Amino acid sequence: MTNTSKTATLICTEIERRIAAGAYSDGEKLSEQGLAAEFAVSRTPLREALQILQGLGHVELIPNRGAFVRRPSITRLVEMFEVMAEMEAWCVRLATARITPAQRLYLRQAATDCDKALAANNPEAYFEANGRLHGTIYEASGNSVLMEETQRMVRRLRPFRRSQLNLTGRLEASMREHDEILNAIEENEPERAAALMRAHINILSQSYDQYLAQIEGLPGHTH
Amino acid sequence: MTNTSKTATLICTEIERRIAAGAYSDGEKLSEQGLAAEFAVSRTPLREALQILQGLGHVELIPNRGAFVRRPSITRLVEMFEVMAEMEAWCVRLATARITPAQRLYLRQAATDCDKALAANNPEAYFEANGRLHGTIYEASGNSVLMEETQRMVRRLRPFRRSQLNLTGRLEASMREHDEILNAIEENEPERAAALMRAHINILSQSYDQYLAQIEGLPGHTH
DNA sequence: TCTTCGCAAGTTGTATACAATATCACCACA
DNA sequence: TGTGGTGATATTGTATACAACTTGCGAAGA
Repeated sequence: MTNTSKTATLICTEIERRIAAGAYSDGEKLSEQGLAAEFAVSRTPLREALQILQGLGHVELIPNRGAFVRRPSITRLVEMFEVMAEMEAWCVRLATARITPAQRLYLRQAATDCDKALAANNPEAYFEANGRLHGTIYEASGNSVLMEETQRMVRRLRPFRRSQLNLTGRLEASMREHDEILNAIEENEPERAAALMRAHINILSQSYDQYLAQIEGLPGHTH
Repeated sequence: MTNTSKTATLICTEIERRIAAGAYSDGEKLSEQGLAAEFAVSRTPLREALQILQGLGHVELIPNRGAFVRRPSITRLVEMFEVMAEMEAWCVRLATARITPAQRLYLRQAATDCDKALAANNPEAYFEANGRLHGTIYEASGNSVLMEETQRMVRRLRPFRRSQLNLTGRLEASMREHDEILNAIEENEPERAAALMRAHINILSQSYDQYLAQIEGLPGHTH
């Protein structure tokens, strides 16, 4: 994904944004010609973007028929969060046993940066540091395949995550959870770390309730 | 993947086969022009195949540079099996609680078909029935996202699975394991079912030792 | 001799033209 | 009235032409 051509990535992100925003109804057909004209590119890079979107599960490509949006239902989004929570829990369970001293430092640094960003009321910096913290845990799991799959899951959910979700309330609680997870890692308690992480992600998913309800109410949504 | 154009899928499968067979060394560059000529197609469908391969993690596409094969090391293949084993275990744990009577019947039917195929010494039929059995478990997990991700993992490992691995010895043991897993499901013991499944996949992975050693010995492999 | 700049060849990225396939309206016919 | 077939139209799939970029060689200069 990070290695894909610039144009296709941009188009892909924009279509993702639209799907998450509810601009398309579930099952709606995406016209190659129409989108190509809209983005002022030829069909070649547009088709590339559609293939990426298929890989992320956001559209379905049917041969000789075209691309059809797959807008996730509430059920499906919950399932995605469920899978991600379990993968993150698994990462941290392994990481607790395998983490290196250097990675321990990275983790604490990332946690500190989260803290600073929160104090500075800088959501962008917070999400960067938050991503770094979680990413370090994936890496510390010592299983690169698990790491990549977890990152892929994060990537899939990205368009559905609200960047501005209640900055004061939830983020502070989230930070305390980070600290507890890091403590569990340092105290070498893999099961506790995993349970805390699972709860951390699941609580996170609940913050999307409002959004989920909104998406469900949009027209054309069937499941 | 199943929804991709015929041509690209064929090319993709052939390149996968070659990577698994060790025809390319790790990091080797794949020439679009060369491969297009070889498969007697234009660069357009060939690039589509390369994008699919990137999605499966078998090549890395670097913008303006080209496609580079990512032949998995022993370590990486073990990691892939580890992830798959855990996902399958997770599926069966959920399936034990959620399976429907109809799915129970499908499972037993698939197990019977495995049995028949083994008796008839028909490996192709065995692998079909085996896939059906595992697929039904994914589906019975009740989490479609988990199901899709697990299937994707199976798909990724496919080119590295030997279709003919000792037909008499291992397959019979594999079948007994199937029966034990199905029993655990019907006796409503999710943890036992999960443990059995994890062992089932991990033992399976050990059958590839010979192959893994072979791949590792090939030239150009670095990690 | 080593470094750096610039040009040329080759490769990838994109646009466009053409071929193959699906869609849909219309008509013949029971 | 309903059903099945047929052709026009539109859309997708593929080939090809062109643009943009990378790479590697070689010359100029320190």
